Amino acid sequence: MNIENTLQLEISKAIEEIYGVLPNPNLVQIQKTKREFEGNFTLVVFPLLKVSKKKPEDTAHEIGERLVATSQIITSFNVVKGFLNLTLSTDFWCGVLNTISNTTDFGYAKSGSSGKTKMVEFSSPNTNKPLHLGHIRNNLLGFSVSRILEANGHRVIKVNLVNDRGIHICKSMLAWQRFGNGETPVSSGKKGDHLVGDYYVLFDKEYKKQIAELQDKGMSEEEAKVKAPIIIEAQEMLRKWEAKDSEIYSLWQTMNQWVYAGFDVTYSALGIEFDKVYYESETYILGKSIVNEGLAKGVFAKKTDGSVWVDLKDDGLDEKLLLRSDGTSVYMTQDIGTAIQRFNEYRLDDHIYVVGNEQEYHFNVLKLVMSKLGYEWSEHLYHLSYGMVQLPEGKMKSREGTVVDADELIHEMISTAQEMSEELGKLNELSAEEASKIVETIGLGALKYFILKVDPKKSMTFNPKESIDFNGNTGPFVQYTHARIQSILRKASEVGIAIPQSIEPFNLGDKERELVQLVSALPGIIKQAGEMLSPALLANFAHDLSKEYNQFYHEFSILKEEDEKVRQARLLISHEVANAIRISMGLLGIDVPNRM
RNA sequence: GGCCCCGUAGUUCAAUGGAUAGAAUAGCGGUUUCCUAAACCGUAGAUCCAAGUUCGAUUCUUGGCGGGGCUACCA
Repeated sequence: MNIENTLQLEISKAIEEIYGVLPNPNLVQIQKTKREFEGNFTLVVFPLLKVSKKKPEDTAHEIGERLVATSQIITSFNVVKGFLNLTLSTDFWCGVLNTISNTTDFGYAKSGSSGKTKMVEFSSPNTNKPLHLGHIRNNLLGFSVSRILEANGHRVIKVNLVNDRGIHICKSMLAWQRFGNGETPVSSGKKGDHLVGDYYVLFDKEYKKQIAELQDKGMSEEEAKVKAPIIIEAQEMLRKWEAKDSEIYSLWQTMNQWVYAGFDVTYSALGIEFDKVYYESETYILGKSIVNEGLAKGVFAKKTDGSVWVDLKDDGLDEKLLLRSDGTSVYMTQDIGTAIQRFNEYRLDDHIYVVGNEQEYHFNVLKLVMSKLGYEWSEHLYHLSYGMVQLPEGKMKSREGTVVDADELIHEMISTAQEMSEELGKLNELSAEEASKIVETIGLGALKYFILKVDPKKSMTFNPKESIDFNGNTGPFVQYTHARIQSILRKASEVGIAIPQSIEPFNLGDKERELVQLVSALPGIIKQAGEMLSPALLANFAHDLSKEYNQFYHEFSILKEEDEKVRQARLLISHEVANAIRISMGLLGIDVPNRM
């Protein structure tokens, strides 16, 4: 059941009857009627003037009159300029409400019904430092998009490709060897990823110091950066690692384990999980054989020093390195290899990479290379390119310590939720366990909503000084609306009023109809969010619906309504609004409490 | 320099080419003998500039101006 489609058909039919031409469907533009006009849906008639060959107002009137005469569901219309506003019967809206109420998993496509398998790669952290706000955006987006795709009937595989090797990890390892005195997460009480991150910062400090010293001795900055003893040592360590030197290898394993334990805590706090975790140390070899394939096909070219390149100048890009002159692989080599492996192994229909927009170039190249190699699925590689999270002063930089740490932020959000709840006296009747669960839900809800309500492709600003709001267009606002409805439903059952499964047709009020109409739009929103890979649409939906419900709540009584028919309808509407809130927030990875 | 993205109230965000550009927050003024005031109501406030396409442009095109990113034998 899709109301817009039904209307589209009826309108097209009416137009054919009046003007003798069946209009192209994209000329029949239906939208929700704006608040200030009377009606439920609006037909924009301008595009139809070619067919009617009449003035906008006349066309609108003709179509409106025909619709009212022939349609079962359209009861009246009005015309404002070129806009035909249609009002649907309250019986129809009651029917919509009943259908929603009796649909299991309302809004969801049947699980697996699309027959498509989509892989979503996200998170992809480095193991040399803890997660920060940028990672939070990545994780929340990846997780939410995965859920949305599942709700659209796709099979989704969530994967994390951990960058567990490379010079940056060696930097942390080296600093730990030199300055660590055997410190461990247990001995220091620090979370493993933070411990390792601290040594990464230490390395950088020492590195900078050595550069400065060399410059004092008259060396240029460029040269000093290359010749500082500590960086040379780090590079030596990487060579040893690649040669599987046992001491280095086991240190690497130990420190990575610390980091993973730390990441697990953060992921679990965010409510995020993966179906599969890949490690670069295991995948970085992949793709090398493809290079030979590309050379044979003449897609790639070898330079005299032995390095392999692909020339993309004809495609508006540059030359890109695929294999170093010493035969070792680079980032691109690996992504080529893993893509092929994954498409083969899982028979993917789509592969979505949730990666910041700073890597747009990389993914353009990847797609082009795959296409040149003749993989027809190259069109099905998507880069969900999201904007950076910026601070008021600009970009976050780990090495300079200007990052907003993920764990700290999560902790802060929860403790703010705690303070506010106490201040408002919300937790008085609850057990400590219940209270802490609710406080956590609210704190995380505020954080997740704050991030996800913004269009992914836009960069966003986070001001640490102005803490994330709990009032207004926020997660807690939506959560509160849900809790409020649950409270009513609880009270109803306490006094023995059952929530009806369906209602008898009656004359719905404007606010009631509006709520039904909003809820009925949810399946379409889920579909659109899936197509656009945009959780923000669901956040907006949840907010609009909550706003509308709160107005309704203030204006009308529900339990105290004396007309039983009306009371039943309002209860059912409330129930379905709560349900729609729970579903839309759930797709954002946000829980909604039953009381707060 | 080249390429890509972005510019909307003081601030943070909305608006498949459609009506009088929506919210939130901050500001000002209100609402609690009544189902949760983390709520509700009122008030004031914005499309960077200039051309073009269109019945109609925040949206599309071009040119400016401003911000960010990429342009590594790093990942």
